[in-house]
Amino acid sequence: MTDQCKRLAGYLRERNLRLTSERQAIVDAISKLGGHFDADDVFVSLRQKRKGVSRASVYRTLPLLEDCGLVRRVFSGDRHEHYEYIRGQKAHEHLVCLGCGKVIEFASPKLTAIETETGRKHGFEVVRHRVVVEGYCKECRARAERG
Amino acid sequence: MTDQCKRLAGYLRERNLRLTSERQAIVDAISKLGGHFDADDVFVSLRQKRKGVSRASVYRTLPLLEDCGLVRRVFSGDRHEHYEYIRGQKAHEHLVCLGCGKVIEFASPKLTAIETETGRKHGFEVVRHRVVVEGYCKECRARAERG
DNA sequence: ATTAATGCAAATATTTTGCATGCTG
DNA sequence: CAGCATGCAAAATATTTGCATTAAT
Repeated sequence: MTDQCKRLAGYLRERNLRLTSERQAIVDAISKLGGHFDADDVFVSLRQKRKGVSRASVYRTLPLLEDCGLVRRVFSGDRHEHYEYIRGQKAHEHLVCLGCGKVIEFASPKLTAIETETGRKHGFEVVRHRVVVEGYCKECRARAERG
Repeated sequence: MTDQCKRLAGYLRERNLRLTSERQAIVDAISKLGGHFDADDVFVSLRQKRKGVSRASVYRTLPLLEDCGLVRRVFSGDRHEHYEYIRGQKAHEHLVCLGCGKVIEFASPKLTAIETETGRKHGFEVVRHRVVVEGYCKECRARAERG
């Protein structure tokens, strides 16, 4: 069993929930999808396997994975939810180009520190944060200037 | 004409778009709604007036208002878009309680500086940023501990 | 055995779009 | 008076839910 599935298994056991083959398949699919994905990406990538998983189960599972820290929800600049797989990497945020949609990740130790501190100041126990910086990338600005 | 409508008017004129009574009504409604709202709030608040505005027009107008800086999209973790009216106040971010949904705003001059600088580093012209810090508020944590 | 989880399909919810008509500039 | 914007209703998109059935513990 992969490490990710073990993590999910532990989470489920604590809550008397069940580690089904579907949930494991979803975790595996997500770890293969890598970076960013949405519910439909997961559904599609599983559909081609011998045993697909229904959309309903994908939607029902993602919140569990978020809860146990295997994925996190990222920017909703779009009209639907996006997630990203967490490989235990450092916290990072997203720079999104309003022109071409390109996404650049950047590390942000300072940001994290400020947010945690701010949370504490207001009596919050901070669980996570989401940051999106929107703007125009070099290429798009150049294109705009050329007309 | 209100200041907000003037702002919209200028934006529209530059682009050869038209300042309709519907667009003005939407701006006025939003400035009355104040803080946070979604498309439906705008639609409902206008429906009770002599001259309502269709949902389609509300949806078509909100992006314009975002573009000209009268509102900004905030994320709420919810499944639909939320906006907030901008009264020319300083940039501020949101602390959202995962337990009760409460939203607390906090100012963040340092955050803003870091983000602008980061954008520049990557060749981005930063237009705006959105930050949500999620966690559990004092009350919700107390409630959880009591059982 | 118990009861959580699944698949399916229908239901919701939200936003977008085509088209005929109205109104702004 | 050209053509952008509107309202309407239908379509598209995204997600949730009821229920009978399957399967994990």
